[in-house]
Amino acid sequence: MMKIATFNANSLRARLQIVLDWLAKESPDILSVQETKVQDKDFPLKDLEGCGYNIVYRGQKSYNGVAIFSKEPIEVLRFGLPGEPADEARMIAAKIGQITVINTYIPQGFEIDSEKYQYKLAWFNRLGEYFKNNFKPSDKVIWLGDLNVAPEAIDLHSPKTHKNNVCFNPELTEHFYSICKWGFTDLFRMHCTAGGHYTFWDYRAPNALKNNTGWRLDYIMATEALAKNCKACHIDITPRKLSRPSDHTFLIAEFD
DNA sequence: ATGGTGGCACCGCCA
Repeated sequence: MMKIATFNANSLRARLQIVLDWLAKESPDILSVQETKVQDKDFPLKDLEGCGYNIVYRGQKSYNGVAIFSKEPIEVLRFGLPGEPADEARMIAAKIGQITVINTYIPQGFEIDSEKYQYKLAWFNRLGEYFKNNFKPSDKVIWLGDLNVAPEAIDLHSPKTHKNNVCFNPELTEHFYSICKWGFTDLFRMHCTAGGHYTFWDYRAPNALKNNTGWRLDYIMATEALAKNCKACHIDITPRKLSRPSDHTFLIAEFD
């Protein structure tokens, strides 16, 4: 049994105890984290000593930042995407045992008519090229993280209100599916075809969790060699339920 | 309802 998880921390230092408690309770083999919001020199290594995990990370001041926790040793393949700008604090590619793990924090995009949204689309294209140029669909590859895309109407609470949103529109869905077509299966969707299951609720909206006005923006994607052995994939909302509205959810996939 | 809150670092930016 192998367990792989992903978590948008929205500041690792602010949510260190949540991560430590969750690791102790769930004991995943691998945890990928996004939005650590900490520079490498300030990464809370001291506080994570003794948690039983190898950790690799790449951050910047205030924004973005990614990390991978793993029980097995981690060999970093690269930080950031090929091309300019590398945007290093949004991606770690690593080899862990026989598995390649790509942790991404994909740009949110701000507004549909902004440069930032164009950058987001380009980011999907560059990521697709990276997969195509460096791996084969027959390899064991996991792509996971905050992908900032809700491809279908069932992936968000009110698709009519949010049509042409930077995380939900046909153009973006096409960019996402173009990468999926290369060889990735959405493990949560593989196990659950029903709507209403979300990984993010906007913490600016009051009662978002209570009203389930959420989005499915976090994913664990796997190539066939891994997807065929995935026995379960579920969302753990307990940290969000028990604590602050700005706490996110864990997404977990279990494999034979 | 076209805002809201929260995190970081600064006096605004990003989600």
